[in-house]
Amino acid sequence: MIVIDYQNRKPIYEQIVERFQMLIIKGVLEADTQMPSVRSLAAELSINPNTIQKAYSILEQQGFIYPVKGRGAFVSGNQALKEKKTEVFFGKLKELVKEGKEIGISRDLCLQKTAQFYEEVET
Amino acid sequence: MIVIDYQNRKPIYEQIVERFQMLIIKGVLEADTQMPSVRSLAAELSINPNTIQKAYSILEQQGFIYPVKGRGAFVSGNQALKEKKTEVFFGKLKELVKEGKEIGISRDLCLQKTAQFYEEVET
DNA sequence: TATGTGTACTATGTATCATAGTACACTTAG
DNA sequence: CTAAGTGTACTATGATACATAGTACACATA
Repeated sequence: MIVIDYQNRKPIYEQIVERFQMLIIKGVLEADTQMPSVRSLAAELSINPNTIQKAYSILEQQGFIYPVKGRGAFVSGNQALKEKKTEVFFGKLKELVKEGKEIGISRDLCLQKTAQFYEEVET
Repeated sequence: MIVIDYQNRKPIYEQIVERFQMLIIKGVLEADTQMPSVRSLAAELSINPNTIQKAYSILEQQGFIYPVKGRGAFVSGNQALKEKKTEVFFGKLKELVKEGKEIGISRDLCLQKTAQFYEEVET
C-alpha cells in the first residue's frame, strides 16, 4: 500500500504523508479505518519508527487521522479535507500555468494538453 | 534581476538556475549576452561565489550558457532549449492533472480553471 | 499480566547546502 | 609587461535536515 522511492528527493516521511493523503481522499481508506501501527509499518517498510511517527503526526495535524491512546490511529471522516486538497491543487495549477505562459505556451495548447492528459489518466 | 527567497525550501543555487533559465527562454537575456561575473553577482546578492559557480556550472551543463576562459560566461543561442523547457513543462502538467483527477476534480472544472489562471497571469 | 498501542525524549550518523579561503590559467585594459 | 578581472578547482568548516538507534512512559485490551 505504501511504497518508498529512494530515488526521490522528497524525504521519506513526506512521501508517506502524501501517499496516505491520497489513499484517504480517494476513499481507499474509509473513515474510522485503523491505520497500520507505527511499529508494524516501520517494520514492513524497513525504516525507523520515528520516521513513521513524524508522518503520522503531520497527518494528525492536518486532520487526516486521529489517534486513540493505547489503541492506535484511525482515519478521520472529515469532508472538509477534500476541499482543502482541492484548494492546494488549484494553487499548484495556477503556478504551473503561469510558468507555461511565461515560457510561451499558448492558451489553446495549454488547454488541449490538459484535456489530453486528463483522458490519458488510468484509473 | 535576480532575487533570492530565503523562505523558499529550494537551495539558493537552484533558485538562481531557474531564474536565469526563465530570463534566457523568455528572451530577456539575448544570445551572446555576457552573464554577470561569478564574483560580481555574488557580491551583489551578498552570497558566496561558490554558490554562483555551482549555478553557472549547471546552466552550462544544460546548455543555457557557455564559458570563455578569462573573459566570462555568455548566453547560449540554442533554440532547442525552449523545446526542452516545454517538454519539462508538459511533464509537470501531466503529473498535476493526474493528481487532480485522482482527487476527484472534474475534467471541465480542470479546463475552466486552467483557462482562468492563464488569463489572470500578469505579464 | 503481558502485549501492543501512541508519544516523547536524547544521542548519533549522514548528506546537502552554504560559506571561507586559497590557488591557477587565461584575457584584456593600461 | 603589469595589474585587474575572468572562470575553474580545490580543501576546510559550520549549519541544517533527515534518518536511525535506543529508551521510556501511559494507556487499552486479550
